[in-house]
Amino acid sequence: MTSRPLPAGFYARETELVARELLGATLECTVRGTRCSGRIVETEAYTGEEDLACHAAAGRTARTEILYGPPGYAYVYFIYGMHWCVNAVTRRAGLPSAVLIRALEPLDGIEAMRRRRHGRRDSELTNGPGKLCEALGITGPRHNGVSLRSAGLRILAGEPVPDSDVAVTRRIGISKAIEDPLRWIIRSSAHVSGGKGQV
DNA sequence: TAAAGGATTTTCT
DNA sequence: GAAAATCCTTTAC
Repeated sequence: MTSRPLPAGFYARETELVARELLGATLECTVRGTRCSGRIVETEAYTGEEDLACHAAAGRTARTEILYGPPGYAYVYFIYGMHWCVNAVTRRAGLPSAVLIRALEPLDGIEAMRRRRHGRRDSELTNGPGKLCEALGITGPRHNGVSLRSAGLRILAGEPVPDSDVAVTRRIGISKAIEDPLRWIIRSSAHVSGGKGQV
């Protein structure tokens, strides 16, 4: 299947819609000549300053600057002292929002993914936001603020995923400090991952 | 199979 | 100084 990077305009829409339509697209990362890719099967929308679970709830800081930038760029952040997570920035500059890529189905470069993931089972290569970054070699120093249409990190158009293959889940309780932390997680029902949401 | 706790560092209060 | 958009191992049932 020939596919092209999604156009910048794809990301310049409501975050929830972008999260839904990223399902089925291909995330592709090339590091030092090694290309790895996977089909996006789980995403999560972070909708702006009013979304208390979104990093932008803290306002405009050095860390969140990318979120305030134009759509179609990668926001890669470090969490829990050891994991990277990758987002696609959405809407327009000045409206800080993004879609977290939560899980992939490995497509190309599986051998490299196995090496980076230290021989874990294939089903555990990319079934989590931190895991997929490790498998594909995505890190903040390399990829934060990079255009998702660049050579190193791209998101390619894929076959649309029908509603019948998608589950929307609400996740509760990211933090005790958040009063009403409702999150929408959209995932392909064909993919069984470790998520804890309720359908 | 589920629940609990540790790892480890950046970020903001 | 505490919490964090997580992952992994250990322990319990």
